[in-house]
Amino acid sequence: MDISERQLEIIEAAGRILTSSGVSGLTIKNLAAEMKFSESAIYRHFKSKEEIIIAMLNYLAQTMDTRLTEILATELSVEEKFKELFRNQFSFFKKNPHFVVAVFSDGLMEASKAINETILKIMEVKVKHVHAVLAEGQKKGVFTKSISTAELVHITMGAFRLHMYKWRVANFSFDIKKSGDSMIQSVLTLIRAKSK
Amino acid sequence: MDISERQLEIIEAAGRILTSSGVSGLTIKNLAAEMKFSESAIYRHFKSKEEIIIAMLNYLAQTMDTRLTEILATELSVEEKFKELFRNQFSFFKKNPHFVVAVFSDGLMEASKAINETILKIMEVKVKHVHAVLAEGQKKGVFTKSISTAELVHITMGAFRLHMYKWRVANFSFDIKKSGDSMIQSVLTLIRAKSK
DNA sequence: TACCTTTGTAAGTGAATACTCACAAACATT
DNA sequence: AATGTTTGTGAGTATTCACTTACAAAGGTA
Repeated sequence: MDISERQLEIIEAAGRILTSSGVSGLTIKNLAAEMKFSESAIYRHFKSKEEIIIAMLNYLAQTMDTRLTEILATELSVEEKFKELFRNQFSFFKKNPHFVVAVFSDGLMEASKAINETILKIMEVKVKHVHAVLAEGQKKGVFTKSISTAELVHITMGAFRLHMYKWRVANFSFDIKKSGDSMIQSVLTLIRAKSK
Repeated sequence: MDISERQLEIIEAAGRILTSSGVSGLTIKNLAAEMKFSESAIYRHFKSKEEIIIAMLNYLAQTMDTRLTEILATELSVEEKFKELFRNQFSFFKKNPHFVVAVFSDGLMEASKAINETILKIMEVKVKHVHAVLAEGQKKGVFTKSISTAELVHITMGAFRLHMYKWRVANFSFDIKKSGDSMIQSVLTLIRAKSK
C-alpha cells in the first residue's frame, strides 16, 4: 500500500486539477500535461485512472483517521474536543480543497464501485469520531439527551457537509476556518443540554 | 416555456434513466432507446441535451414552489407547517426519485453553467420557504432564538440533504417518508424553544 | 391531386476518452 | 565494459459521446 515519490507527485497533480477543474477535468491527458509528461508515462506509475483516485482517497482516509484519533485522546473538555474535531477538518480542507471536490461529489461515486466504497469509508471514519464525542457528551450531561446520539450525529454531519458544499459552490472564496467555526458554534449552542 | 406532449415523455424517460443509471447513464443513446426512438429523433424535440436537463429542472422548480407556497398559506400551526414542508418533499421525491439524483448530484452541476444555476435556483426555492416558517416560529416563541434564523435554516437543510443523500446511496431502498418524518421530528425537538 | 409541415430514420462526423505497445534513453548493478 | 531495470515517448487503438445531414413517410390543407 506504499506509494512512491512519483506516485505522490501524480496524486498531488490530480488534486490541483480537481480543485481547478472539477471531476470532469480530471482526465489522463490533463494529468499528463500537469505533470509535463506524456500520457503513457502516467501508466508507468498507476495501472488505471481508478487506481489513482483510490490511492488519493486512501491517503485522505488514513491521515484523517490519525488526526482525529489524536484529538479524541487529549484531555480537552467534551465541548472543546467537539469543536476541535471540526476545526481540524476545516484547516485540512483549506490546505487541500481538492478533497472537498473528491469526497463531496458524486461524479466520482458513479465512476466505479471501488471508488464509491472508498468515499463511504471516509465518511464512516469521520462519523465514528463524531459519534464518540457526542455519546461522551451526552453521558456527561453536556449535550442534550432529548434525541438519540445517532440523530445528533446526523444533524451535525448534515450541517458540516452542507457548509462544505456551500464553500465549494462559492469556489472556495470565503474563509472556511472562520465561517466553519461560527457554524459549529451554533450547532453547539443547539445541542447543549438544557439547563434545569 | 411550454412543453409538448412528446417533450414531456422524453423528460420522463430521462427521469427513469437517472433513477436507474445515474447521471453518467443519461446519454442520448440511452434516452433514444428508452423512447424506442432513433437518436436523431430526440433532436426533433430538443436542440441539445442541456435543454432536456434544464426543462426537467425547471419543471421541478415550478411545481415545488407551488406546492410549498400552498402549505405556508394554510392555517396550520407553525410546527405543523414545518413538518408539512418536509413531508411534502419526501412524498414528492418518493414518487420521483430521479430528481434526487438530479438535484443532489454534481455530475450535472459541472456539466454547464446554465444547469448549475438552475439547480441552485431549486435550492433557493426550498430555503425561502423554510426560512419563512422558521422566522415565524422564532417570532412566536415556538423555536429557539439562541441562534439566528439563517443558522437554523442551515442546520435544518443540512439534515434534510444528508438524509436524501443517504437514501440515494442506499439505492432508494428504505421508506423515505417514514424515516424522513422521524428525522424531521428529531430536528424539531432540537430547535424547539427551551421551556422557561 | 398537389403541396407543405411534422416527425421519424440511417448513416455518418469529429472530438474526446482510457488505455496499449514497440521502442529508446538513462541509470544501476555486476 | 556489459547487462538489466526503470522510466520515459510517439503513434496508435477501440470506444463513446453529442450532434448533423440527407432523405422518406405520414398527415393535414390548398
